[in-house]
Amino acid sequence: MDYLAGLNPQQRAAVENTEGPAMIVAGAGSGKTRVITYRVAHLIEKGVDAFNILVLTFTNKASKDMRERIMKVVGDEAKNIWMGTFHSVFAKILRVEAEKIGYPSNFTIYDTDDSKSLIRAILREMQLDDKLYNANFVYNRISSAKNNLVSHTEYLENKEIQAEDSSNKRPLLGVIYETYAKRCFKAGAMDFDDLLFKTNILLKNHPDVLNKYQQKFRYLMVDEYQDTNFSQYTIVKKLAAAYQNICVVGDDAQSIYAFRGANIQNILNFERDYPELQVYKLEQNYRSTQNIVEVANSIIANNKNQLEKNVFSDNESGSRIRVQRAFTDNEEGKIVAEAIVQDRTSNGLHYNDFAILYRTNAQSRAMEESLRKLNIPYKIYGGLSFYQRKEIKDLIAYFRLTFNPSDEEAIKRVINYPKRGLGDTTVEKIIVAADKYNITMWDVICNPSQYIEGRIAGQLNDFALLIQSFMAEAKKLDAYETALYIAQHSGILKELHTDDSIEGRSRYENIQELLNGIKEFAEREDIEDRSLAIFMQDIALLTNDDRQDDKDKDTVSLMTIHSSKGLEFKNVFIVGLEENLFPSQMSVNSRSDLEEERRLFYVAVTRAEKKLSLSYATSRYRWGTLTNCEPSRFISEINARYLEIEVAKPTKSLLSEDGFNEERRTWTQQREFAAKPKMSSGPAAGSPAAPRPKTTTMLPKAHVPSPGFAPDPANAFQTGMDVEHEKFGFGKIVNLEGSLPDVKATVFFQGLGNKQLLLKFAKLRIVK
DNA sequence: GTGTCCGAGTTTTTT
DNA sequence: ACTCGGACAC
Repeated sequence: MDYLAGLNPQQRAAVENTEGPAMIVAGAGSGKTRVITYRVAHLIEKGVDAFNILVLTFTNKASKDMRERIMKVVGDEAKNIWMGTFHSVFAKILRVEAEKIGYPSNFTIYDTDDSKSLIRAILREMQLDDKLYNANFVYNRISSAKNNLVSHTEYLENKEIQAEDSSNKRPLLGVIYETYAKRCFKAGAMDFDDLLFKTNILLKNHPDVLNKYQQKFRYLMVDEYQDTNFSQYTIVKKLAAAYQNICVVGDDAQSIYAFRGANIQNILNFERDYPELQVYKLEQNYRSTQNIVEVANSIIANNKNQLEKNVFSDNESGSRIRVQRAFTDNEEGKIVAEAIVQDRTSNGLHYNDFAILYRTNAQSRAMEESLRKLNIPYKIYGGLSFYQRKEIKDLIAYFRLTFNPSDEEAIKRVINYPKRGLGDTTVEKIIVAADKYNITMWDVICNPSQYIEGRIAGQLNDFALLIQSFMAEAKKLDAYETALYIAQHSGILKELHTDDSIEGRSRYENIQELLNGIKEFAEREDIEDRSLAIFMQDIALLTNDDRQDDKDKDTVSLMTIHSSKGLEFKNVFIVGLEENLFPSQMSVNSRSDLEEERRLFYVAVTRAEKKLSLSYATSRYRWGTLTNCEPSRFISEINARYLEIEVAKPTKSLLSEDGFNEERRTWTQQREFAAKPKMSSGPAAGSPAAPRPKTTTMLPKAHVPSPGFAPDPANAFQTGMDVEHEKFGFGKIVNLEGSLPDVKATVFFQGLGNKQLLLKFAKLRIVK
């Protein structure tokens, strides 16, 4: 049991005490994952059957990582542990027990797009104002009802809810919820929230089933417990009721998913649920320098509601936190990219020691551009998953239909793709007929002449025959052969093949990739049932989890802060620290939302091991237009003695040969510096990061042309080029009109706005 | 039924 | 800037 040797006393106690309820409050970087893995390993070493252990996580990645780490201690026995995300574990159980709650075991899992599309259809059918009843809003409302275990019946019967909806002028939400739930049921489909909601129903209405799983899962562990919602909380509580061997691990300071129903009270109140609870606090941070840990502590101290703990580090104190200011989002990218090049060479680091974290995915673009310019290899995590691409979803919809022809969303998706003359009107008719006779859309399609008049019956018949042929082939062929058959005979492959554009080709390649993936699956020896139906089952739950291919690649990581949770990097850049971006605009009006943003910032800061850099821009493109930004309040919340502002350093810019960027940056920094000479220490009020009047940066400036300024000829310009004007300074060509030699250019100049210039007269130079 | 144009909403995060 | 859905014309 040498794995116990490397643990500190608290960690060791948490690992060794395996019986009864336990809560591990694990500060950031305190070896939480280590403790969980060793605890599970310890259980197995002690003789607990791996089949009796259930470990619940929030992401596929977390469970995969954990299983691998446990495998290293106990070997292949780790494969028998039930371990996965809440959604995947209970989807698995629901498939086994489906008929008990009236579902087919091959039920479809609707992803968010499917759900919203169905809601949209219902809103249309009910002829509701889609502004008042916005599909997103309705979806969130239904989602939060489910996550709080409020069924549509309870929703409609609950006076308070009804009163609230009425006063919000949306009295029909309950009816929509009911219709939505019934339509999902009829389609043999569950949405994400149903996977937990229906599990609750199952466990509540079927004591025998509950008992079975209580006996099966004698030891439960829940990672990231602070992120559980009520629905998840109830499942865990029920399953643990018999043996009470429940161990939850979490950090209230890292709760960042309240927006999707996570309830921080679950961890704060855990003590009340289990009076005999053992609490282990892991407070020593092994990951980061003292400076970083103290900064993190000073941030989170601004929040009111939290468990008491004192995270500390025995590591070196480390360098101070660098705060950098840029003029634009692009310049911010440039600063970060240059810093990476410099840090890498001067400190002998690898690219994968670096991460760039941002609040929103949209921010990745500016970063990417700068990294590409300096030939820095990078990888973006998150964003649109492979399985969310249109072409993939189209093909998968055919698969879905093959195994579950009731799947309404799948029908709507492919009935007229590729085009086969079955448009909106026909779909409308099918839905009306299905509703009238209380049958599924598929039933109508199979007997079109019985329900729908007109010539369209013939085409519908063809479509039905097509899908039926898929069903027949699926019975005979293996997963790959079935998939290929469907791709070919549905017409999708042909449709994409004829599209010769770059995007078209890439779509074709994506289909190939999916087919290859299925082929690999069909050849796996470790699974018994390798049918396409099995491959399909949890596809909606997959995200971009192709990380292991790239593990050995040396690249800078770009991701949202949310997806960075649980990861660590030597050198972290947190970008876009601006009001209304981080904290997000949606959060600034309520204390609890703002506290969640602050916890998010805490998570971001604690990803860093050695070095942390913060940056913000004073203007950035948002929704296509340039907007002014103020530095985030979060910067001024940090005690300024930990901070270090980058002042004018006349180093040569790696990006500009002409020195323009350098020059401009120096200019403002000198101004700033002159105005506030002593800014590297002192209280927060004097912090250089404190918001300052916008006018400081927006003063119109008399432009001095770059050294050697020479105008370029009128025929040299193109839209999008960065240019320098003799008087107006630097700008970007937003439009060109007219023909030579009378080409008129619209140029956007920083601080001046758009100017119309006749190129044959204007003294304009292209900035390379 | 299909194609095109226009306007709205989007950029908070994920299973 | 971008995408998506709806309205309208053919």
